[in-house]
Amino acid sequence: MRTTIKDVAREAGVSVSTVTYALKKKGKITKASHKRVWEAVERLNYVPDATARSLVGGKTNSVGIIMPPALGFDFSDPHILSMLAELSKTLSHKGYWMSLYMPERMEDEFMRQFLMDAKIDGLIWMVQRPTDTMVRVLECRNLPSVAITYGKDLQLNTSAVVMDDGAGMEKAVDYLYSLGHRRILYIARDAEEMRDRRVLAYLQRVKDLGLDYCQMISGHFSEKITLAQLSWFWRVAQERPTAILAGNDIMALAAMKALAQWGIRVPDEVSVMGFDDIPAAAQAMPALTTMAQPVSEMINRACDHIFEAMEQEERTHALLPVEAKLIVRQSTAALN
Amino acid sequence: MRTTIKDVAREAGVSVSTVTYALKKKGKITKASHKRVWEAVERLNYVPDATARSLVGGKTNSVGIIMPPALGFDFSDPHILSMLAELSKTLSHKGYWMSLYMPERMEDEFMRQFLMDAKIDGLIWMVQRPTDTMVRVLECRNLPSVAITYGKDLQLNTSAVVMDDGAGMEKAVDYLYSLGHRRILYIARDAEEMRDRRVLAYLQRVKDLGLDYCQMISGHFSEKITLAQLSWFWRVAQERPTAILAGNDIMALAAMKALAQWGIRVPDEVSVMGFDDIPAAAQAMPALTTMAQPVSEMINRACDHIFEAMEQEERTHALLPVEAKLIVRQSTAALN
DNA sequence: TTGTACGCGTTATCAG
DNA sequence: CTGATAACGCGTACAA
Repeated sequence: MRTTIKDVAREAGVSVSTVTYALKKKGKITKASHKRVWEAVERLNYVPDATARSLVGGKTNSVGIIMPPALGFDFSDPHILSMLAELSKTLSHKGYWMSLYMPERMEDEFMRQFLMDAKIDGLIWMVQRPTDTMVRVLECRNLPSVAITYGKDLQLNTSAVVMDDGAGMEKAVDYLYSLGHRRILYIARDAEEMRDRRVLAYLQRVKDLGLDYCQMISGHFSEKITLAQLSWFWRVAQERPTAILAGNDIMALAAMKALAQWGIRVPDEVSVMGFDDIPAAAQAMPALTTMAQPVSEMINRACDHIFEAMEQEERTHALLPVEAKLIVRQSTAALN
Repeated sequence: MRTTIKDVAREAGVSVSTVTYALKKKGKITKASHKRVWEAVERLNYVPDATARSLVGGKTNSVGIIMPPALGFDFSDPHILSMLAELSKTLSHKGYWMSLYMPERMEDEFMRQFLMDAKIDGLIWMVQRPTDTMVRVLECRNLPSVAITYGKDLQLNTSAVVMDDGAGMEKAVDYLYSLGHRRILYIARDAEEMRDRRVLAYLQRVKDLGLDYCQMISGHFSEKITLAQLSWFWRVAQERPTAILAGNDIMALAAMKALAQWGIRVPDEVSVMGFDDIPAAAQAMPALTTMAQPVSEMINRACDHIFEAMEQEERTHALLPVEAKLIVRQSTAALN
């Protein structure tokens, strides 16, 4: 049996409400009562029950995070861990704890239980698109939520911080174009190329700019495969590119490594550019030009929105766009 | 105002207990009542309040995880993320959620609030050594806890899964010795070498084996620094090692890279061995021999212990040792 | 089979 | 200043 506030009251010879006042330092009580209460608390090792406080207070002081394995992020990306750390920090600074759920799959059944059972005041989704079923549970509980997503679709069923990586990739193409590059090889992330907004943006932009060189290989998120594919391409290609643009930094770095092995100088002979701005990008030799995901900004906007929403009774759906930022480093240069 | 069980009862024209029975499928109620209840639930979008259920049930169905930045692990280690994923999975399979707290610093004040306020039934620490202050809070709440730690110290104030990485490093030295190596260079993780159990184990074991070659450089957890330090060592060393043993895989892989650049063949000319068994170790060329941290085992033992402890009223302190496992791959060979 | 009433541990309101 | 007492929403004996 845990010691309750009643035990403390009895021990201190006062009433429960006096104990509450003494602990919360609200109301005015005599020094004597105050002291006796605190002594009793010490003696009995009293710690208030969090669940009971939540029940009466009407809030749990925690925020749920749903982060499934199939993100838009690479799962091996060290970003994710620092995102979690940053989330934890931001939340706890506002007095909230983090209830993290990493479902094994994306199916509704996996998440419904969590959404129903979790003692949370709000939710941050890292899922591509919250399903209507899930959103309904939140509505029943009147819980605010915000998704951190990619793309540019209007999310109608929830608030969302949305990074338009398609637009980011277009910026990347434009940047290389502005350096004079007209033959840009694209390294796609995986086999589902035609559903990858980054790929689509490359294709679109290359077309818009009227370039007739439009070549693509698939790196499958992997350094090894990128290496193999690139060396195959280099052998068979009729015209070699003057710039390589990769769907993420991992593959861009792999490409740089391959070029280095072949004695091709970056950026003098070939420019290389990535996407994400992982830590390794800045440390590479030469340092990798890339499009940075504004991770901190995304998290902060999501948290701010949730903080605000949790204060209000009515739910509104906000769209919070953020942009990928061009980070110019040493791996790209003007074509001479 | 949220819809409560009373609303459902009124809507269905039955009493609250009938509603509970219908929802929990316990007790026996008529088909008719059952149906009416469920219809009311649907109509009103009723979701039971998690906090209230916790209060009456006496359990929160969640487990706290404290994972501070200064772990024994590398923070950039992708292991950590998969550990979290595995924790989430294991916990949710048993019907528990994960309350993750990543305090910015290790000080008590940072964690006390969490320990007091978190709605959890048990706690898993990733901290090196829970402080007495913290343990006291847990005792007041009568919460079971288990720490996941390194070293071989008996933890007296809490249960602990403990991996003796010192013993693991001794095994590593022994293995290289058994291959005939007598000159083993050690790459330490950071400047605080003399407090690093892995380093100490190397020194001790080398001494025990009566080897007079005992050389060490400091890689500071970093590929770049390892490279620099190693190339410096290679130039100035009077006697070069026949084997390199690193305090973690990152640095071992960096060493392999350096050797490759210098045209030194691994393992024919020099054996290289790491510690941790990060994913990249298996993918390296040649694949890296290393001591694996039995991460899954550590997590499973911690979870099992917590699951068991949460069932019982009395708290006991168990010591759950696990061993690092030798993973022989291609980067080590017998000295010829 | 169903309804009533109490308890879970707190906080908040309102007398005293 | 302090003490009863009513919520908070649900589960569950116990009674009907």
